[in-house]
Formats: sequence, C-alpha cells, structure tokens
Amino acid sequence: MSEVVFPNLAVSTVIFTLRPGEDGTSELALPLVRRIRAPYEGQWALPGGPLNANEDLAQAASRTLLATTSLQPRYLEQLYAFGQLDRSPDDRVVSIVYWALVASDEADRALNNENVQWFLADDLPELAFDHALIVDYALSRLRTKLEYSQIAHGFLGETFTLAQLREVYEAVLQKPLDPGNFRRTMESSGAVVATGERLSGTPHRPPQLYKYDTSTDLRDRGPLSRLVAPATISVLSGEKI
Amino acid sequence: MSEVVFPNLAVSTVIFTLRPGEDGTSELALPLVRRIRAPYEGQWALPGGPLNANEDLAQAASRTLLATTSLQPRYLEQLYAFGQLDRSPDDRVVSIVYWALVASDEADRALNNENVQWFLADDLPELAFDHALIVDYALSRLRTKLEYSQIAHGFLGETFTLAQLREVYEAVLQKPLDPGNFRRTMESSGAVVATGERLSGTPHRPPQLYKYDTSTDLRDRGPLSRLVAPATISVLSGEKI
DNA sequence: ACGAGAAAAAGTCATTGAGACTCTAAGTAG
DNA sequence: CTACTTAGAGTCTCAATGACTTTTTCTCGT
Repeated sequence: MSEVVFPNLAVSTVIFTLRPGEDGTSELALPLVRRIRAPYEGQWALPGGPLNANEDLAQAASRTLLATTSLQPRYLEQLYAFGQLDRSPDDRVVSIVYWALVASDEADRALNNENVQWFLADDLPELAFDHALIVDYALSRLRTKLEYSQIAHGFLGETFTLAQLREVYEAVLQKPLDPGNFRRTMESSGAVVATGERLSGTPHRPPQLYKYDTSTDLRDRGPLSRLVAPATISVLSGEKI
Repeated sequence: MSEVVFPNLAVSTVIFTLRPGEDGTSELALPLVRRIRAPYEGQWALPGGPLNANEDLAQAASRTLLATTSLQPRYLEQLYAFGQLDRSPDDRVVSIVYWALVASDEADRALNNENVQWFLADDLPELAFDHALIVDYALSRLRTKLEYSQIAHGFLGETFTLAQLREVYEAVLQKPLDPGNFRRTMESSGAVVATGERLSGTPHRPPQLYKYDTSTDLRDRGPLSRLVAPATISVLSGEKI
C-alpha cells in the first residue's frame, strides 16, 4: 500500500518550547525547517509531510516531526484543518495542523543544522505559505489552553519547582505572575503534587520539587478523551474545558 | 477541474437546533440523514460529502448540508479532523467535521422526508461509522462554547426575548438557570442590546425584545478572526476565549 | 371594572476566588 | 556570624456569582 492515498493532503505541526532569553528568563521559541524545494524554496516553514495510508493523523504528525527535526513532543494536539483555496501558489493543498510542546531540555537534541533552527516566538522570520497565520492561531490556542488546563509541564521534565512552572506561564502569557498567588492556585487546584524532595545546588533556600498528578494524564487523545472525564482543572482563573 | 482531487477525504457536519420537547420547553435536536448505500446502508448518519477542488472546507460543509438537508446554518465552525484507521470498514477515510447551529424556526424548512429526520439529542438512533463519537464531541464543544461566547443566538431569529435566550441555554446545558441572574449577566456582558420594542400577544407583561450587539459579529471565520479581536465576552461564568 | 395570576425586572445578601500585598522562615555565600 | 535571597505562608480588598426576595406591569377571567 505504497501508492498515494491522500494527494494534496498534508499534516504539519507547530512546535513550542522554551529557550533561554536575553534577560535571563525563558522565552517561547519555535523550531522551523527550511524548505528545500519550490514553492518558497529556502524560506522557513513548519515541519510536516504527507499522510500515509497506514497511520492516523497524530501519528503522521509525530512521524514527520521526528523525521525533519528529530524532536519527540511531550504533548500533541490537533489544531485546525486549513483548506483555503489560495494557500499554496501551485497545488490545492489541505493541511491538517497539529501543535506540540517539547521539553526545554530536549530542545537541544534537535540538530540545529542549516535547515532546522529555533526562533523566538516574537521574532519569527518570514514564513512560507500561510504558516504565519497558522503560528498565530496556534499561539492563541496555547495561551488560552495554558490557563485552564495543565499542559504547562509539557515544557518541563519529570519534576520541577514551582518557580520553573511559573516561568513557563510567564513566558507563554508574557506577563509576570505573583509567586504567592501562583503557588496558592497551583496547590489548591491539585494539578501538582510535591515529591518531598528538594532541588539541590541553589544559592538560597532549596525549593520543593513537584511533579504533576499522574491521575490526570497528559497527552491529547483527541475527542475520545473528553467523553470519559473532562479533567477540568481550574488554573490561574476560572474553569473551562 | 472535475477530476477527483481529494479522494478519501470527506467533509461532514453536526447540526444542532431546538425542537419543542415533551414538557413544553425546548430540547436540543439534530437532523440526520439515512444512508442510501453501503457501508451502513439504511442507518442514520451525519450529512456530508466529498470536498471539491474549487471550494474551501467551510464551503464544502455548507454545500453538502444544503444539498442533503436543505438547511442553511446560522453558525458554522470547524470541529475536528477525524482520521482513525478503522473509521470506515472499507476505505480509509479522513473526515473534516464541522458543527452548525440552525434557527429553530428554520428547522421546519428541512423536508422531513423518509431520509432526513430530527432526533432529540438525548435520544439518538444508532449511527453509522464513528458518528456517535463525533456527535458526542460536538455536543461537548457546543456546551463549552455556549458558556463563554455568544453563539446562543444561532438558535434564534433576529430578535428575541431574554426568556427565549435563556431557554436556549437551559436546553443546551440541561439545567435550569435563574432568570434574574441570567438577565444581569447577559446585560452586563454587553452581548445583547434591547431594541426598545416589546413582544406582543403575551398573556402577561410583554417582555423586552433584544438583539445581539452587531459590533460583535457571529460567524466563525476560523483562525483568522482570532487574530483581529478575541471578542471575548463573559457569559454565565468566567471569561475565556 | 376589578382582582387574580404570571412573568418581567429590579434589588438584596452571602460566598467564592482572584489580585495585590506583607511577613516569616530557611537556606547559602561571604 | 551576618547579610542576602528566595521559598512559602498569611492578610486584605474587590468583583463576580448563585440563591433569593420584592416590586412592577401586563392580560385574562369573573
């Protein structure tokens, strides 16, 4: 079954991670790949590729992501299907776009070669096709979803301090958060659990290490998951699915 | 360009409207079409069809909707792209699914013939393919979105009373809402505007007629709209995009 | 014509959660 | 041992919500 089952159908992914910024804090960043063929040859674009017959949509997103950037996301969720007539100058292409989170310490594993590079979210180059539009939309989804769900640890490792978690929120939402209020909200939401251990090697009081409550699983299982349990957790403000 | 550009790609729509229920109040209902060919011949399914080369995704949803049910939705939004390998017993099919709202007084225009019929949301027949899953997901999206946006008037006509609007919310959310609190929330949100006129022919005090604030436009323009203005309005609880 | 009924519309009160802020404790570096 | 830094707990205010009560305004039946 190697024939083309889905011509003109592509699967792309918007990847987010955190990179050390100029002022010491973390900043939201995206890996992009340089196009090696027309149209838009040489310009930066989202990683992606065609859908194979033997894989579902999320698998296609993961596969093309790994193939082009050697990244393995900690979170993957479908964003939107783009099908405007004029998206591509030549063919008519429908793109089913996913967005993904990559742990910041995993980010370095991506070969930063000539054709794969990181860009800060507020300093992106000119993108091929309608990818700038797609990135903007993914960004708004990320910001919105960060406030009412617990995807933030998709940027972090297994364990983390509340300061690290807060840094994720601050980088994504681009505004400072009160440490005290942040602690109160996170702890009362039950999303995070203290491990009992502490981070060592700090020049001050060692902070508590936290991990996410394993009963509420990360990973987007698509529409199916929502049927079981909404798993709604109020974080930072309000509550919404 | 009449050749098949998108084989194995379908666009379907979950339609919602309100129908008079048994207890006098309105109930959420969905029109379904009976399949006339294998697989699942004779079973009820969502209206839909293939994507043509000269139309974008939303147009395809509208077109297939009109063709099969003669309904014209007041609201249309993309739901999700379904691409599981085993969705269809024979072919591999990817479905880009939309969901739509139809005004209740327009609902009767749909020919309730042998092959198009309305079903109450909590009394659906067995559906073809994975359409039951899709409907469940659309339902949860509708309920969620109703609380933080102003899509409710997609069920109503140009003008309406607050009681009618509340009935929409009660039917969708399936819980009674306090009339006083509902009024306060709706009016302070700025989503609705009093027309100055009153509904006539009521056996009691004639209620004020409202319309939606035209400055906040209905209609889902996809990701593009969100870039301009979030148009977030707090309705019923919290605020979120 | 008048009173009953019903719903619109306005008002009251308690609770909750977010945001801004202060204060104490615990560790490290010099 | 002292100064400094951050973790972490506590306090106060305000706005929004939910539950409830009261008043107003209309129609219909007697």
